[in-house]
Amino acid sequence: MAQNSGQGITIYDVAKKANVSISTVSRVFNNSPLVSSKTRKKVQKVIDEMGFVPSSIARSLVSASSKTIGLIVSDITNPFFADTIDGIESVLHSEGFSVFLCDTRYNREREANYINQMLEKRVDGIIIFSADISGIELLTGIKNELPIVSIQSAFKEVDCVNTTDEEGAYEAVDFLIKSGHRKIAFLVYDYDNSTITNRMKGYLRAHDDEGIPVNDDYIIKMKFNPNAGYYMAKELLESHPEVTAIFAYNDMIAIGAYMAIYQKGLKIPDDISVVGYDDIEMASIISPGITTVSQPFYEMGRTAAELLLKRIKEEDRSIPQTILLPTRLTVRGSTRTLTP
Amino acid sequence: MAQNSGQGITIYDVAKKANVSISTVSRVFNNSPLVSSKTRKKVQKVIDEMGFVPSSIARSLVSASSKTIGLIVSDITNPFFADTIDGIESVLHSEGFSVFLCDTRYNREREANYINQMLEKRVDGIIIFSADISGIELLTGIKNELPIVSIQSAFKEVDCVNTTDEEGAYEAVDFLIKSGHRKIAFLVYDYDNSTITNRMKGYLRAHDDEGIPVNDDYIIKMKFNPNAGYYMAKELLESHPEVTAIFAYNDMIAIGAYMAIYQKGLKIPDDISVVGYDDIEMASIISPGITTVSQPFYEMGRTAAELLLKRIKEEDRSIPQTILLPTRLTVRGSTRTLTP
DNA sequence: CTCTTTTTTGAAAGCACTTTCATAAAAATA
DNA sequence: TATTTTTATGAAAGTGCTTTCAAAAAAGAG
Repeated sequence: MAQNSGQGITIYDVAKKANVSISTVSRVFNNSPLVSSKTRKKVQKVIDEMGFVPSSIARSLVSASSKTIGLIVSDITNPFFADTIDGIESVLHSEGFSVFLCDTRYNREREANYINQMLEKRVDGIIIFSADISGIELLTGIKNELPIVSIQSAFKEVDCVNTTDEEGAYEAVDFLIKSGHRKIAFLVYDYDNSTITNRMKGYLRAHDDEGIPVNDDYIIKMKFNPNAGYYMAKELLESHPEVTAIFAYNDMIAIGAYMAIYQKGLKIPDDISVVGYDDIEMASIISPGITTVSQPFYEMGRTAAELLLKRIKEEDRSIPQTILLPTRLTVRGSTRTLTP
Repeated sequence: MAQNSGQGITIYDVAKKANVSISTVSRVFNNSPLVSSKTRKKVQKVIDEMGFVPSSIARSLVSASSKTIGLIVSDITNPFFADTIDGIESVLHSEGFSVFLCDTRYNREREANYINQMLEKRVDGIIIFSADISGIELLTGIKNELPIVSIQSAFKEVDCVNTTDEEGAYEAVDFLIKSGHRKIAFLVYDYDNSTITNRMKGYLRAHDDEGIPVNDDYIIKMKFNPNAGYYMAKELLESHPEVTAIFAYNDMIAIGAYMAIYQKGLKIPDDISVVGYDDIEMASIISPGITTVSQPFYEMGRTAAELLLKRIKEEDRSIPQTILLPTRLTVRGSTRTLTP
């Protein structure tokens, strides 16, 4: 028989051809030890010949587990997203789970709709990445029924995997201060979430600890857009050319700042130092490499998936926990020591 | 009763509570006209009260259709990907289909694994976006069983949705030539697929038609990496400073070129003109805006989804067709007319 | 107020599997 | 060789729904 997609071929067809019962066929592709090796070989041969692929739909129905988890993100094209999903999948896959991926594009209607789809698909759990409040609100109603893990947002209602945002920002700004910088700008999205709040705290505390006053004019905010960094840096360079260093909320902003700085004819780090956050791939590729706070994206994914799996398997519904993963300052060519 | 996730509640529970048969419950949430409005109201009330969500698993099993299509992409973080998936979903969603999204990250093992998952999940069809050969090879074996549509790659075995790559490149380069440019570089990935081949053809033919000899040194190739544009432009500016215009294979490369040009202290378009391809969001945001070949990404998604749905519904297994979508040159600030 | 016709409802079979429980076959023991 | 124990196999029930078909209820016709 020619190999085909296996669509339409059932366990009955295989059983009939192999001259065994469907129970035996089921046991074969489930690797049950309750089959003699002789029978196993015979059945496997028929399975291969017919190109039989067991229907996960039927399997899910009887096992009452879809072996699928839902993954909700607000923007798939986020550069670090891929690493995190890699981490999530590496864990899930080894346990035979697959991922139903949903990109809400910051759209509430889509989000609600996706969550409904997940419910219908009977996902075994949900991971939400960089959720804003609405996501959690929507999910809160179903919380006690379905394990949920949130990455990079602090909600006490569900398990969270976060990084040490305040410390990361503190370390970055402290590094600049210790390098002699005193006029340090902070370029950040004009948005309200725990990540932004925490990095802001780090920026302020670093100044505080070193006894350096913060100039509010150096904190530039702009609503999220893909080139916000460019605009914020442009504004800053025009209004406050005395600034010697920029701390960007993330690497995308830092890259935007590069553009503005170069366009103005200035050099990095000679004229101005730049520090980013995230350590996306581009940060090491670009020239000069961005000094940045490295986040363990892959690890975040792994940790979230492991946490979720634990909840799913152990039916553990105890109080939500938060896991904090450390960041690390990676120094590259975009910063220099200021000798007065 | 408190609202909950609906997990665990079955059609039987609803039927019992509403004092009707399960057939009636089924009819209610399937919007069948075979229910009196009185009964419908009564049942719907119970459904809402109990928070019942019908299991798509059970529904798929009996309807022999998962109402799901698989979407295979090689890199989720591709900026234009989001628009295309938007287009795909806009069509699919209105027909009640959902999308099982797979990012192969250019990894064959993952790809094979995902395809197997799709087979198990009994997807009703597959859309592959920017596939390389291996994808098609893997799918060819199952082709006659499962509708497949490929976006942005030419394969005669399956339905394709492509854009006029050669014409797009031709138009872009012709525009530069007509603007007085003679020394036009082409920055492109060192990779072999139909898109690259076609844009190269357009670049060459534009020169040909205008009687301008092509200088092979102006064609810079580099293996794919996120900042290839920067490196290629840097190399070009050093070895061939006489070049007056750059035609970039895509906008990401163009943006990389911007960086190299700025870093060198040159101005766009005063010292050098830049043309991109794709018209990603960043192209209009960046300064100066990139003159680029706009691709109808949303339309590509819509078209592919419609084609697939047609195949699925009509059981139409006639010979594969290719749909060509037009591109359009969008002129922005990155190019200027050269007056000799 | 009957008898048809139409509308609404429910019983039951089926979808492709897993799993339990009973039984048959094989192996081990007496 | 007979008996017990172990291992391998199959029959059947169950998973949550859809859909067909028959029956009951309602509506319309005479």
